[in-house]
Amino acid sequence: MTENDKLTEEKIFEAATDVFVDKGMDGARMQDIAIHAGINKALLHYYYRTKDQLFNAVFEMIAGKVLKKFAPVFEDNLSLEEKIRFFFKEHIKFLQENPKLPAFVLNEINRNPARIKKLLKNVHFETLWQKLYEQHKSELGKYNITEDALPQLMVSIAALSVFPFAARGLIEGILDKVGVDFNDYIEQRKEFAAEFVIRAIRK
Amino acid sequence: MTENDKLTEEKIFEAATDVFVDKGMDGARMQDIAIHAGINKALLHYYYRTKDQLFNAVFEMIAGKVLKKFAPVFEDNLSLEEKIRFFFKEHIKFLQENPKLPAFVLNEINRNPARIKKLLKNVHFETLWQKLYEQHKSELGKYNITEDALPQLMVSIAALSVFPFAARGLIEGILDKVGVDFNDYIEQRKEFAAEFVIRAIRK
DNA sequence: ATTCAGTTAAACTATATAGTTAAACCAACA
DNA sequence: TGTTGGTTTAACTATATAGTTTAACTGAAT
Repeated sequence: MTENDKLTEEKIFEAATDVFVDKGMDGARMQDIAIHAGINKALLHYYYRTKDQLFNAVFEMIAGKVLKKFAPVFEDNLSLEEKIRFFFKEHIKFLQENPKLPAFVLNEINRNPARIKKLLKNVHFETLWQKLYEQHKSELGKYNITEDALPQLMVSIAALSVFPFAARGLIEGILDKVGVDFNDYIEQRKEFAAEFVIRAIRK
Repeated sequence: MTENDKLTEEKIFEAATDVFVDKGMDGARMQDIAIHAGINKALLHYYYRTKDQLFNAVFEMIAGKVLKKFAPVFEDNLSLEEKIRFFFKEHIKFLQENPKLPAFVLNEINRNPARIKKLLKNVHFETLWQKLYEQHKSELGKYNITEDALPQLMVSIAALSVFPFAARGLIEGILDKVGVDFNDYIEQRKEFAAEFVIRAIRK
């Protein structure tokens, strides 16, 4: 029973994830989620009393997953250039497997910016920043980055990786017209983005 | 009467623009639009029979406006480096004045990718691409771009400009925690992004 | 065998919303 | 002065949706 129980809860959670990611909070329907989970509405409400509750559970899981993917950047194991190459390779790979997450997360955050505060509460950026700066202090002389410009650099790196997925509808539309396949384009991007950034910061 | 007529239609259109951009198609309410326009629902439906009609009118106007802002890139008046500097300065300035447009446009396109096809139908990217390549053919030797990599470069440039606005909720949340003001950050970005790209493509 | 939790089906409530309608109002204008 | 079209008010219809309720069913545990 308890196992069955968990199975159902998981089924619901997965179905809800699919539907919310696809349609957004406003566009998603509880009935639709129930059908996707292979159950009925009554049981859905039996597990998650309200749509808000269910959405919050899903959103926190996904946003957490997405944000965690930036963690390796702050680990101290690689040189700056290696780190950049590693990041784009792994991060874009993650997005290839989960192409709809960026648009979903960004949209829901913009729709309700208060959500993000809860998620960032336990992240100490000052410390991370500092850590990153210390790690590469000796290398930084080689590069064209001041500590001051770190936020610009970080956002730029994120942008190069995430934007093609966040703007997928548009980009796919354009690539179609010039006969380029989106997946091929993304595959290429892993290396292009890495080299692009490395060139940009080199003195 | 006809003038008054136009005034009302404009009022409606502006109110609808505000509300749709803010809440998205799914989140917007006709009642809310009517109130914003200073009229009532009956009159709103008198001018635009359905929500879909009104939304399409608004969306096409905005998406057109947003896409048109990329046009200067294809004009033949500046060197490549000058163009890049000009683009970021002007494009980010436009986004400062219309900070919510990127998130709105990208989200609605992702929610309904068919929309974009209509907008791109009359744009001949092959020609534009070719044109751009011809314009800077003689310069290109200096830079690290093959014709093949142009789509990567263009998307990267767009990403660096647009992403901070598309992901504003998140980025503002992070910047807050490290004591940086979003507007200051954006102001800085005009130059940072331009130099970043120019360095990235230089041999 | 009884109990109990998970589950279903189906009807139900309550509410929000898109869109309609009809009657009246009013300013221009012919 | 009477007509007309933009406008309001307010009530209305129709529908979609979140969430509830109730009765019945099922399979496992005690």
